[in-house]
Formats: sequence, structure tokens, C-alpha cells
Amino acid sequence: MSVTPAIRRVGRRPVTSRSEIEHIALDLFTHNGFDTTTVDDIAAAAGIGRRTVFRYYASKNDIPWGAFDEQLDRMRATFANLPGDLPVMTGVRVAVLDFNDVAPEEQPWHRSRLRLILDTPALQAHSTLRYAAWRQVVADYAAMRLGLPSDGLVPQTIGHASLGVALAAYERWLREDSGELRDLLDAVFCALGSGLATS
Amino acid sequence: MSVTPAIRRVGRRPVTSRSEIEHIALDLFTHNGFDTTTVDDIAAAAGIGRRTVFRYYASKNDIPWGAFDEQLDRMRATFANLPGDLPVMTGVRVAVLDFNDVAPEEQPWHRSRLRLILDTPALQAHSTLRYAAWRQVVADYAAMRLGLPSDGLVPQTIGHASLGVALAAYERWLREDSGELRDLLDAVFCALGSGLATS
DNA sequence: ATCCAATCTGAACCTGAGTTCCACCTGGAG
DNA sequence: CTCCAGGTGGAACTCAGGTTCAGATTGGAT
Repeated sequence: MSVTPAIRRVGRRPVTSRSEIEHIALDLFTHNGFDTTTVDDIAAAAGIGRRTVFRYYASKNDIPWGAFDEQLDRMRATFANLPGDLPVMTGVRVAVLDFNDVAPEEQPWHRSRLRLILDTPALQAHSTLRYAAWRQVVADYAAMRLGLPSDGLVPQTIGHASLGVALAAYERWLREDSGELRDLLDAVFCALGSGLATS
Repeated sequence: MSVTPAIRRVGRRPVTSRSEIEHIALDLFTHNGFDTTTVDDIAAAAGIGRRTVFRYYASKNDIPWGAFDEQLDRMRATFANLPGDLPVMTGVRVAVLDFNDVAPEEQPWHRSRLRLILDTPALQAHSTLRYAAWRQVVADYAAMRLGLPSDGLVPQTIGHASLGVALAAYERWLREDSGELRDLLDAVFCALGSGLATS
């Protein structure tokens, strides 16, 4: 009665992994461009069949997003562990900062991934669907804290606004060499918290 | 020396117009779905060649957006005519309300257009590019008023946040039958102006 | 009547993502 | 050794958006 068969012991073993495909694809994308890189190219570079690529990723567009769903799970957990007396927008700021707190050695990957997503039209387009999931996580937290339905106007507005300012920080971070992503995110969320009242 | 040849007098006359194609396509999209409606279907319904459709619209995705560029021009003009002593975020709110102030008889079209754009994955995706232009108009105004570069962090943040809350209002408007779009937009921008400080 | 600018059109073509089908490999369990 | 669950592979196929190109229409100007 193996309750948690963490490692399957039956059948042929995988010849590759999601992250391996992701790394290889990311290299090709950044060097040769996203649109000009075909799925065949990726499969060839990884030494696997084109068919297999689609078994790991539902579409070419999904590849740069890596383990986004798992990261969202982590974010949900972060929200859940926040003290209940924290102001809502402060909680959002803390969780978003944590969400983007990647290990130093991962920074370059994080950066090239973001650059790809934010600069490639085809990926910008596809990102909408991922953004919706991100927003919902924020909206759920806001709804829980405010005792409102999570599809209510206020929680949804908080979700949308949070995503917006985070994107502004991302884009800024990609444009300039100096500057920590953390500081930029902190700045935009503080601005948001004070009503963007810069004048 | 015709300085402004408002009406061309040479050559074959167009057999159709952008808005005619748009209306026909919008009908097909809403009744049969966006993805399942091919460009051939649209051409056939309009009684023109498929080739001609692409002369009026760069892509199938662009059709539901109608005269968006012209609307943006109008928005820029609205911003330019705003009194200089108005608080920036108030100015944004006023302009956005004006931007969405369509004639009563146009409301149904406006609504089905928005529903299509916000509910169809393929169009959600494509919309990213249009949103960028919208945001930039807002960012330009903020930058002008604040004496900052329009690609600066603050103006861009204002652009992103404004788009975000506007989208929240749109989505809400589409979900519920009651409620004026105007009131919803007003509400979200007021919330934004007070730092979303609902608790 | 002729010219010519501007528009429409048809058909063939390209492209690459995503799917279908089925055969093939691998290695632990029995 | 054999079974078989689970993973790989590849060839062929579908599909619709978008492009190319060459030619047909229209109708005002001269």
C-alpha cells in the first residue's frame, strides 16, 4: 500500500525532464528568437522527438513559463501564513516581493525568462491567461481578508491593480541594468498604496 | 492642388467599408464563436473576397477592435484639454470616463465588442498590444503633468494601474446586468485614488 | 474613346502549431 | 522469462491565417 508513490517503479523511465527542455528552449529562444525557433528545433536540440515535447508542454507558448503553477501555489501559501492584522495592501506587497525573491544564481534565468515573455509579442499575448491566474490568487486573498466574494469588484480591482504595477516594475527592471527588482516592486506598491498621489 | 482630398475622385470606388465588415464579422463571432468563424465565412457573409478582408484589416484579431486608434486620438485630445491644476489621477479618471462615454444606441455594440474581447482567449491574448497603446496615452499625460519622462517608473505605473482597474470595471459590467459602466469606472478609480485602502 | 488610378478578386502557395495513430522501447514485478 | 505499465518516436495529417501575384473591374479625367 504505497500511499505516496513519489517515484514510479513501473514502466520506461523518462529520458528527459521539463526543466531540461525548458533550459534548452530558453537558450534557443534568446539566441535565435522565439518565432523563428520551431518546435522541431527544440526537439532536435534536446535530442528527443517533437512528439515528446508536446507531452511535456501543452504548447510552445507554455515553455517559457516553466513551473509557474507551482510558484502560484507557493504564493497562495505565503498569503495564508500572513498575520491577520496586516493591512490588505501591505499583505499583497509582502507576498509579491516574496513571489519574486529568487535565489541569486537563478536571477539571470529569471531575467531572461521575463525579458522573453515581456518582449515577444506572441508571448505577451499568451501571457494574458497566466496573468489571470496570478490576479485571482491576489483577489482571493483580498476577498478572504475583506469578507467579500472573490469575484467582487473590490477584490478583482485589487488583483488587477496589483498585476499592473508589478508589470511596470518588471519592465523597468528589464530596461535598466542598475536597480534591484525588489526595490522597484517595493516602490510601485508603495505608490499604489498611497493612491499614486504624486501631485 | 487639392490639399485635402477628403473624397477621392479617381479610381474604382470601394465596394464596402471597414465598419460594414466589422458589423458582419461581429455578428458571426457572437453567434458562431470567434475561433470557429473563419475569414472565409466573413468574406462570404459580406459578399466580398477573402483577399479583400485582409486589405481592410491586418488580421482577423484586429476586426473586433474597430476604430480603436481613432478613439485613442480622441482620448489624447481629452487629456490635452484638461485644466492644468487638476490632480493627475483625477484627470485620468475624467478622461477614462469620457473615453467610455458612448452614445446610448451604441451601447449594445460596445458591450458585445467588449464581451468578445474579454471572453475569447485568442482575443484576450491579442489585446495585449492594444492595451500597451492605451497605457502609453495615460502614461504620456501623467509624464507631462509631472514633468517626468514618459517611460519613467511613475508614469508607467500609473498607466498600468489605470488599465488594470478599468479592466476590473469592464469585467464586472459584463457579468452583471444592472449597473452603469460609468458608475463602475468611477468607483474603481476612486478606490485607486485612495490607495485601495478598504481596510 | 481612351487612359489610368484605385480597388477588388481568385487561386495557388507557405507555414508551422498541434493532433492522431500506432509501433517501439524499457525495466521492474510475478 | 514473460508480462505489461508507462514512456518515447515518427510519419502523416489537419487546419486556418496570412502572403504572393497576376489579372479583372470600375469610373472619373482628358
